[in-house]
Amino acid sequence: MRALPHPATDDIELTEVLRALSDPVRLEAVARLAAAGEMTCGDVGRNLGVHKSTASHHFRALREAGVVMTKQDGRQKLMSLRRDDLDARFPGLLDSVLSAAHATV
Amino acid sequence: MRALPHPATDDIELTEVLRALSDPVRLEAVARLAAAGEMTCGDVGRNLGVHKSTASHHFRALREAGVVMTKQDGRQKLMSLRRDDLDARFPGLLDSVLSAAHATV
DNA sequence: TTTATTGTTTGACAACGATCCAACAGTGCG
DNA sequence: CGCACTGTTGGATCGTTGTCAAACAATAAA
Repeated sequence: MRALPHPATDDIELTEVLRALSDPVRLEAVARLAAAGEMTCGDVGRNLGVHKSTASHHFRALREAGVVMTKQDGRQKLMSLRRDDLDARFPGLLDSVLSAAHATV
Repeated sequence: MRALPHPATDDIELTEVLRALSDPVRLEAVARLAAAGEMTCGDVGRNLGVHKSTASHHFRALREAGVVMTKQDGRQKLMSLRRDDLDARFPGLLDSVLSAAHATV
């Protein structure tokens, strides 16, 4: 149950968040997370049609940017959106991105 | 007075907008554009401390993503934000990004 | 027409990123 | 303990990106 490095709320950088969300695979993953609440890494790999190592890489990018939280749960890991932290740091940003993502699908 | 390629409003892609805004130089340029209304390419180069060819490159990225409009004005070019187009396509997105950019400065 | 100004293009270079595969590591189950 | 499952890490590859410098193009002014 090693502690994974999540940036503190105040350390979340806007450009890194935008960058993390600017990849289609990651944006889709975030949209699904927003709808589903929590997902495993493998779920994303299967649903988005990428190799599990690619999914792992994307989740690291999202985690390091401060977009998602990772919680160990038995032998798998559950990813969840850091909604409150993002809302606190950048009010309205996540919502507008998510609704924009819905609009384009 | 050659017509520069600007994507139609409906063709603006969310991931490309986010990607365009995820570079610190471009985000700063957009924030200044939002405040100043219009700027020349050279203004940005001088204000942001990058070579003019770099500024030109960044403006192309912003233009191709649909974030800015370029208008020829004599021997210089005026860049302006496509606020209305962006608001129409992704409501609230630009505002939340801009206020987030202000918050972090 | 010559000169000065303003951007663009091209080349070069270093850094990064997305992807897959293969090997590894941690965890729970029998 | 050994096996199955889940995710991470490292290597390899291929493309993209940010940057500058230098050459070029377009335009206005003298």
